Amino acid sequence: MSATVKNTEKLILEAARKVFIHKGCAGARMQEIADEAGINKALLHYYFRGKDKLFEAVFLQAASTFLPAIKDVLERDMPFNQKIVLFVNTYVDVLVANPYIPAFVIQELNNNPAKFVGLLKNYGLNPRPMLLQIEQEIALGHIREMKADHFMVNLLGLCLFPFIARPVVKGILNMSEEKYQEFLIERKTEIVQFVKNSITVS
Amino acid sequence: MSATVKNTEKLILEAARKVFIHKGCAGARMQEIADEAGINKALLHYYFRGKDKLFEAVFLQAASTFLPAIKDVLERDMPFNQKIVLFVNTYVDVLVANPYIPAFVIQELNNNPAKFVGLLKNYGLNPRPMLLQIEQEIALGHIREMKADHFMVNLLGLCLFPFIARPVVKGILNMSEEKYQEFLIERKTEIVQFVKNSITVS
DNA sequence: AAGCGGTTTAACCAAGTGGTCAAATATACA
DNA sequence: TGTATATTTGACCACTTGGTTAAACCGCTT
Repeated sequence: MSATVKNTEKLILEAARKVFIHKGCAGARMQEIADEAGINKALLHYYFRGKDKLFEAVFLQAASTFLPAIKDVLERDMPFNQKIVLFVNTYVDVLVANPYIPAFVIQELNNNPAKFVGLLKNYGLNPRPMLLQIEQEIALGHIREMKADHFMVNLLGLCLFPFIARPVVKGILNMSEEKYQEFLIERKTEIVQFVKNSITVS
Repeated sequence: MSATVKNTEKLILEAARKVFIHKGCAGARMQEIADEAGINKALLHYYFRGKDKLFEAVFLQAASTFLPAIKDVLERDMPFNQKIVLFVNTYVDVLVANPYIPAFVIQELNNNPAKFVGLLKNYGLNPRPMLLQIEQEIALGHIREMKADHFMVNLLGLCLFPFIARPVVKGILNMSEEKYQEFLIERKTEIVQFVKNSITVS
């Protein structure tokens, strides 16, 4: 209200995101989204054509906030050591800044696996360059012998898991929200260390 | 029908599980569950009191198939090297045998974080013993210096991630269902190798 | 065959759902 | 100012939802 010009469309997207995240698409109610945005329900249909379209809009907006950074990292040509650092830092930073994304994606993934994978491929996201680089490094003897695809999945799992399973990990380790935030930041160096130790040839 | 005595209750649970898994609790329809089980909708209310209760029954049944094994591993007193192997093998084996669990848990996690964490703690699942063991091993100089909780999360992430994000990983790596199954089995040795390399003191 | 408990069914219901629409209001422009 | 255009609203609707209920069905004992 105050300083920001009231942009109804963005208002709706934000409200919809909030509701969709912890209710899911099926669990969310158009009325609840409208209430959250402080507007009339019919406006949702005025700006977006309906629930499905609104969900898709929210989802695409979410995707567009993290895909570019991810794509960039996967394709960037740089020394492997530095690339790992960049990879880890990018993933963790993006997710710390947008903590709602993982739950959102995983949710969509259950209901519509093919769609999301299609989106990724369609966007041009492709792990080939990095997989090749890993194999090269192995061939050159720079890093330990290992299967490239497993290494890739390891890296992803180390970065993403604490975000996906945030509530469990936080709960099990008995951490406050602030503590967990710190923990996630810490992980950047911790993961890099862990991975580097693991791949260094002895 | 044929050999098995028709046990309606189990029939319902199985049908409900199928539907709940890829529709979520909110997205699932009682009618669809009834159809899937080949029975009348009212029977669902006869055996279970309603949708919520039915979902809870399915969820608890799922939990009871993996919690015992996990709890056992966390508490088992054995040499650290062997424990890592057991840890990884247990998690991966349980999930290969029950591939529907991760999606189910993650789904429930979004809608009701506190409940699941409560269930875990209430069940007596507690990472303390293993965390302590890790710290001891470090103190004894058996493994590299590192933060125990990060190590724990690393281990979990390496094991669980490819199951949670199954469709993405499978899609991105362009694997068939059978190939991915093999990939998951492979991971048992791959993860153990990865972790051991990482923690071994140089 | 009659009676009885547990099981299964079809028909039904109230509440809530996404979606529509004409009217009201704000906004820009002449 | 007046008027056309875009935005916003309340009231409404057709339909689906989870849930209920009375009656039918089954397998049993007497």
